[in-house]
Amino acid sequence: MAVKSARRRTSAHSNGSSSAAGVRFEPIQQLRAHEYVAEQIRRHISLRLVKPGEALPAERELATMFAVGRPTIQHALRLLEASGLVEARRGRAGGTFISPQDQDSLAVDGLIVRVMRDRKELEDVLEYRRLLEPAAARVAAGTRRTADLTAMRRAIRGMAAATTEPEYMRHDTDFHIALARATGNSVLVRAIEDIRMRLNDAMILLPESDAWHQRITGEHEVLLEAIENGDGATAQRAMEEHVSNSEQGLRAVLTAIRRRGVRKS
Amino acid sequence: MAVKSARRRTSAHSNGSSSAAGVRFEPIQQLRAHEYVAEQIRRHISLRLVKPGEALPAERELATMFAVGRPTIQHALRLLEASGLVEARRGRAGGTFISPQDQDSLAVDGLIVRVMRDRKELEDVLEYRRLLEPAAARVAAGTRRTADLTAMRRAIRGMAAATTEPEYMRHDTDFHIALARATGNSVLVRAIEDIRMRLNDAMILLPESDAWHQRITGEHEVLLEAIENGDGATAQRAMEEHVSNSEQGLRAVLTAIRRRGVRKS
DNA sequence: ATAAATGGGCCTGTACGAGGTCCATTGCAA
DNA sequence: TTGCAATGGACCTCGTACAGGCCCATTTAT
Repeated sequence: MAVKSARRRTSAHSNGSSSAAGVRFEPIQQLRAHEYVAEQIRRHISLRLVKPGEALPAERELATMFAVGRPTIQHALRLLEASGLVEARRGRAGGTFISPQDQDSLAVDGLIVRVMRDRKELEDVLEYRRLLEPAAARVAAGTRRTADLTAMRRAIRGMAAATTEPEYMRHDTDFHIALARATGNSVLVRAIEDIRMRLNDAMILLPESDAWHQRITGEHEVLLEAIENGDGATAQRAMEEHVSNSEQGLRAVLTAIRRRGVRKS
Repeated sequence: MAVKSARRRTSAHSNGSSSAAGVRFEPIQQLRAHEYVAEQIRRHISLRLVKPGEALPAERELATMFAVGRPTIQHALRLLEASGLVEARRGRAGGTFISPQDQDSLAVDGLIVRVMRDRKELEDVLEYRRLLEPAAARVAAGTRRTADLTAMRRAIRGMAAATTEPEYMRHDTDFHIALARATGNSVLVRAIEDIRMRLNDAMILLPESDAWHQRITGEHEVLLEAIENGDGATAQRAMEEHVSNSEQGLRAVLTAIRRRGVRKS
């Protein structure tokens, strides 16, 4: 009874400081296995590493990948299902499918609210990105391996072949993550993944435009070429340009939203 | 067994490659409660937040602070006792006392093991820092407010007045965080806080040296001046220099460790 | 001496989660 | 059509970790 809740809450010290040293320790806070699993999967979904409509690996397989029991996976999936993120289908061709992302107008208004609420943080992330990603591109030019170039090329091809906006975004993200991986620096990879995640909401609001897409794809190609050539300086400059452009796009979205306010559908 | 959930250390790579989607997940790994507690206490001892000869809070008190049961605390303390880090004394004035002697060979040996285990991550963090902090310094030069300058100045004074190594380190950290705050960018602040935390273990291993301290303090002063003058380029260069220097120190520690290996005392 | 505070054990109930089994469902192949 | 295979869904059981008691042994202050 109440054992569990006591375990998770980060509550109340009520320190008496009776002991010799003024030593302070924080209550430990353990994520349960299914919470951790749910968090990981949620992250993959929000990064579009699994497309809406696609299925996650089978439960038994996930259990193996995470090295946990199947009930744990099921519990995690039930959490995601409750949030409407995934749907389970049984049968031979069954699986746990990513829900078609609430791309509909209803959800977009929710997005706008969220983006506006996090406006300051978004600005901060953009600045952080402006500082970090060009530098990472420079590093990548010196450390990339063939597999990295392949992954980046595949992402570019994916963007060119993309027919839907989320699909395009997913490959865009893939490109940046592949670039990050090319640095061989896992801390950078996590940082850039994090940036993409936080930018995700706002990027969905970007207007679709073939001209825009072609521009971005072109910039990616320049980046890829510089990195392939091991030309760090060019790669850095190209990334500065690229980041600056997409930042302008996002900023335009922000001011547009601001001007018109949040409308009900 | 003993798998619960992971909070630390998600090492990024290692493929699984199996299911329909190219989705990859990493096995989760969970610290047991007593391991976590032991780690925390060990850290406090390493940081000299409890000095040798002093006693830790009573077991029952620790149990309250960590929000765990007493057996867990006892288990953790038994681990530390086995490492010779602490000694337990019973009786009215009893307690768990920090072993007086060579913290430099016991606690530090534990540290060395940890630092070596996380060597790759440490290298990655250093690179990340090299990319990020100079850029942050440049930004700070353009955004700093008087309060930020005051905080940085106070940190420098604290370093000059520090009599113990951990105290010095604490003010060093304070300086970098104050600088990060001066950017007005909360994402940058979190990132730099994170860097300091991850570098902490390794920094403890830096040899104490007045010359070293004076050099660092001097570099901080140059940084402060450039930022006060709003001279971003100089601030960036100064930070590059500063980061590069401390990186050299850390690298020297790493190679020194590597050469001599981990010795028993 | 007595009392108080400490670490050292021990016992018990409980929650979590691994691993297995047995379904119900569904689509693919024979 | 008729299996059959692969899936999610539900359960059961066992082992482990751990909280929260309790009592004991030890030491010192009163």
